[in-house]
Amino acid sequence: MDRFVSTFTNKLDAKGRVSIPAGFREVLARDGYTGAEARGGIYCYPALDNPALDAGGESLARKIDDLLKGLSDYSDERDQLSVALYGDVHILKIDGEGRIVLPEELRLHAKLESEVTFVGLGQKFQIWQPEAFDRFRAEARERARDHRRLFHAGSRPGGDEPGSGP
Amino acid sequence: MDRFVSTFTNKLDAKGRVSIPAGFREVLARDGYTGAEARGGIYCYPALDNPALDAGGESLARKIDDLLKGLSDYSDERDQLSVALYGDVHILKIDGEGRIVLPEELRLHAKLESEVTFVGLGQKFQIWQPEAFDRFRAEARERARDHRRLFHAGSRPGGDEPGSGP
DNA sequence: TTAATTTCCATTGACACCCATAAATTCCCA
DNA sequence: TGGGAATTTATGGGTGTCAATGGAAATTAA
Repeated sequence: MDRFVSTFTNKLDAKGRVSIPAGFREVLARDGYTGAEARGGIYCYPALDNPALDAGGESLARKIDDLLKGLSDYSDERDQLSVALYGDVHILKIDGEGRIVLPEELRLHAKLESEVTFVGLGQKFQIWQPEAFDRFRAEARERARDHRRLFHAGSRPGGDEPGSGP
Repeated sequence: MDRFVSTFTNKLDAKGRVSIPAGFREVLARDGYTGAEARGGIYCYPALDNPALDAGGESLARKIDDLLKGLSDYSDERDQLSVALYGDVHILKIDGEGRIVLPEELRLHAKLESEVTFVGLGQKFQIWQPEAFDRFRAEARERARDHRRLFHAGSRPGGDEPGSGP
């Protein structure tokens, strides 16, 4: 496996710890390389548009670097963007049992309580409060359905095929 | 870790001392490097555009040099920039407990009182008065949102994957 | 001496690390 | 192919260590 897929829901204990799904750990070990999750740790920060957290390994960090490379040094604009991109990042270390500790700032942003769901998005993954994610997913499906309808409209006047689409 | 990331808020005591976040010290040790944080010290100077302090290790100093090299010798612009960038630089030594002393000139520029927040910007970090930083960060997030919209506009009509981020 | 640093020590509280348990999955061999 | 044995995951809890902080002692400056 080389990308984050599927969703898993795990418990958040009293210390703010939560197990990272085993499959995700594998991807991280490969990505953040140095053979292990030991080195860099996980990059995790509040998602800009949702009550969720974005997370990933080294490749995600490099992506942020690339974004900033385009801006001239010592510009106010660069400082601002750096604050938004780097300033909110937390480096989460994975303990011996494959868990991370979610700092309060991150827990608050995503309104995390006793359970959290991990959502694989390919190159990165997200962490949601379970019910919030259910709502988000339902909404996303709605939109995907509408989308498909638009695509098929005109080609097949009779409507949709039975079952489901892409 | 090889870049300054995240934000931390520490106390400034009566003697003007403040602990540098452990993670930042690691980066400095690696960067500055002469093996340890002992020799070079930290480069710290008032930020040009904000009531904050810019700080970093050897690589930051070299970056300033490179910037000045680009300008022709004996130009007025070079002199002015040299003064602006070098003139207010303080070299701060890290004591046995990982703390620095912030000189009055720097404290005044950033209006620092009992607490200061360290914010990582990749190759350097900044020191802010906490409330001032909160305001700056809110602004920075706004801008980042706009920025991202510009990047993604046109690339994928349907929008991004769920969530957000770089 | 007095004032202002810098170095040293002491406390505390968070967190990284260790061990233990239970459930689930994979493996293996009859 | 089925049933158990051996791993692996997920989770809970205890504990030692280190970072952050406050203050005293020692050094230097004025």
